[in-house]
Amino acid sequence: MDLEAVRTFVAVAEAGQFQKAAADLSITQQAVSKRIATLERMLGVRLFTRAARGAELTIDGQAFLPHARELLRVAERAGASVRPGRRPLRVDVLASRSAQSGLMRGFHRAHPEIDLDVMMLFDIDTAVTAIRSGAIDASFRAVAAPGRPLPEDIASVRVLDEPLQLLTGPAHALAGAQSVPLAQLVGHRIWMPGIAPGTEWAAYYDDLIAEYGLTIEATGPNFGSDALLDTIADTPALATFMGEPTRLIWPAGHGLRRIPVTDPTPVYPHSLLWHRDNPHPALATLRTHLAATTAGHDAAGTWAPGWVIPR
Amino acid sequence: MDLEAVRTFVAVAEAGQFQKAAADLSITQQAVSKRIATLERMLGVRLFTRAARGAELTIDGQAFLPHARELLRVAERAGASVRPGRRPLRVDVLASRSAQSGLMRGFHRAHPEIDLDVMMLFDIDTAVTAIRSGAIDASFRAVAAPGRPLPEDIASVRVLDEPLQLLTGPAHALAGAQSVPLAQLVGHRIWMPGIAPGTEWAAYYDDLIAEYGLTIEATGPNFGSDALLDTIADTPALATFMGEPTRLIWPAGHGLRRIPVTDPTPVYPHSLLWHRDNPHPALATLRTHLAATTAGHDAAGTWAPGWVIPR
DNA sequence: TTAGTGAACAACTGATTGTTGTGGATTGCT
DNA sequence: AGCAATCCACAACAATCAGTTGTTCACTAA
Repeated sequence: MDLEAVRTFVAVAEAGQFQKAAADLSITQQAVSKRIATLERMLGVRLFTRAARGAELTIDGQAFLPHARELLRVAERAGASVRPGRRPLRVDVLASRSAQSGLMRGFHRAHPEIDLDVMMLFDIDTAVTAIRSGAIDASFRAVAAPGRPLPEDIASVRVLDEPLQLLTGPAHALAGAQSVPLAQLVGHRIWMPGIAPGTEWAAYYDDLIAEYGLTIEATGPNFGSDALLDTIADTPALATFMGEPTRLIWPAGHGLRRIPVTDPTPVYPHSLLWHRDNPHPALATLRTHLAATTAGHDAAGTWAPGWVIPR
Repeated sequence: MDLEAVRTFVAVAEAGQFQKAAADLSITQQAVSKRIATLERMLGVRLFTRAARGAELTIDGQAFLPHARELLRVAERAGASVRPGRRPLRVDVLASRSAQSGLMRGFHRAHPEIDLDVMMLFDIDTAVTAIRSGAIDASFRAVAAPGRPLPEDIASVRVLDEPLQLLTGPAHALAGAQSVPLAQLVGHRIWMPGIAPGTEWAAYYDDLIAEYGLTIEATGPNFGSDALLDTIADTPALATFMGEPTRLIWPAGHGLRRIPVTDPTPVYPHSLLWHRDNPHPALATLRTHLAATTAGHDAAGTWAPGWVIPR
C-alpha cells in the first residue's frame, strides 16, 4: 500500500472530483486517476463511483476513508518522532519498572497535548551520554554510582522513592506474614531476573546484598513478568521484589502474596535527569508537573544505597 | 514515506542485521541497504549504527520503531477494512445521534476483539440497498415508511426508544420549566439543522409537526453540534430537540437547559436492520448483545409515528 | 445538437528500484 | 600477524513504475 496513493485518495474524497484533487496535489488529473486505479486494484474494491460531475465515495470508500486518514496521521507522527527540530519529548524509563511508567502516564493525562516518546535505554551511562548529546531529553534513574558523579551539565532531582515489597507464591514460608523485617529475609532465595549486570539497578541490589547479607539472584534471562509471576507462584522456595504501586495485570488464581518489608523498608530512589541547556519546552512542563505531583516522602525507616543523591 | 521501507526497517530492527532481514523479505542485502539509506535520508537521521556483526538501532531508531510498528498495524487494518472476505462488521448509524453511538460504544467495550466500522449513510433506502448488497452488515434506523414495507430478506428488531428533550438557552421562555407538555411547544420555534429532506428522520419530525402543530425548522446547513449549541444558547427564540442520553462535550458557561417533554414524551424509535442471510459472525454477537443490554422500555406516555414497526 | 466538464486510455520519458559484481571494514581463529 | 568469514556500501546495469502530454469517451446542461 502506497502512502502517496492513500493521500491522493483522501484528497479526492475531500475534493469530490479527480481534477480538483490533482490541482491540490500539483499533479495532473491523469496521475490521480492512475493512483486511485492502482489503489483500487491493490485493495480489490472500487473506492469511487465515477460520475459526469465528479467522483463519489462507494460504501467501501466510506469505510476506508477514516482508516486512510488515521494512516496519514500515524505517518505524520512517525516522521515527527525523529524530526531534529521539534520532535516529541523523549523520556527514558527503567525497563519493567512500573512506578516511572505511572509517573509518565500521569503526566500524559495532565498534558495530553504534549507528544511523548517513552524509551528504555540500557543503563545510566548510556542515558547520560544520550542526554548530553541531545538524543533524549530526560531519564528516570537512580544516581549516581560512587566515584562517578554526574557531569556538571546534567541536572537531577529525586522524584520518587518506590518502596519494595516481597512477592511470594501461596506455598512460600513467608506467605502468611503481614509484613517482614528485612533481616528476616536472610537465607531466603530472592529472584530478580532481567537485571543486566553493570547497570545502576544491579548496583542497587549489590548494595542491598552487601549490607544485609541477602541472597538475590539478579541474573538469568527475563521472559517477561507473566513468566516471572508464574514461576513465583509455583515455586515455594522463590520470592521476588516488586515496587509498591505496580499496576501489573494481576493474574487470577495464582494466590500470589504481596508482603511489605520493614525495618527498614528498601526503597528504590528514582531521579529525573536532564541537560541544563536542553531547550525543549515540554521538559520544563514535565519538571513542573513532577514537582507538583510527587510530594515529599517520609524517609524514616527506609533504606537506599549510600551513593544515591540526597533528597 | 514508503511503507515498504518502513516494513524493511522493522525487519532489520528485529533481525539485528541487514542480511537476515533481506532473507526474511526475500530480497538482496543490497536492496535492504538502499531502502534503509533512502528512509534515513528522508527522515534526516541515522536509524542504525552499522557494525561488523550487524546493525544496531540508534536512539532515533529506537524512538522511531514503535511508530513504525504502529504504522504497519494501521496499514493492515486499513486494508482489512475493505477486504471482501473477512472485513470488520460495518454498522450504519444515524448521523449526529448519540444514542446509537452509545450502543455501539457499549458493544465495543463488551467485545473489544471485534473490529468495527461505524458508518453514516444518507437514509434508510440507501441503508437497505447496502444491506441487501452486502456492503454493510447492519443499520440503526427508524423503520419503515408508510406504504413501503421492508423487503422480505431484511430483518429488524426495535432496540431503543430515545426520549427527546428540549434544549434551550438561558433566556428562552421555557428555560425555567421543570418539564414541558408537548402541546405547550406550539408556537415556539424549534430548530433542527442538518436533517436532510427525504430521510426517515425528516419523516419523523414531519409526523410530529402534523400531529401536534409544532413549528420545527428542519432545514439549513449543519455546522456541527458546537455551532448548534452556541446558537441555541444565544438565541432566546430558538430551542432544539436532543436525545436524552446524549453525551456531548457540554460547553461550560453557556447556561444551556435540558427540559423533559411530557404528555406525551416523543421518543425516537431505533431499530436494528440486517440481512437474513448475512453470514458475518460478529453480526450474531451484536444482535445477542443488543438483546441482552437494551431492556424493554415503558411505552406509556410516549409518542412515536404510527408507521414505525411495533415493539 | 453542441459546448462543457470530468475521467480514462495510449504513448512516451525520466526516475526509481531491484539485481549482480565488487570493495572495505571488523572480528575471530590459527 | 595473517587469513578467512561476516557484513555492509558503492557502482553499473536492467526492469519497472510513475508522471507527463495528447486524445477519446461519457454524461450534463443549454
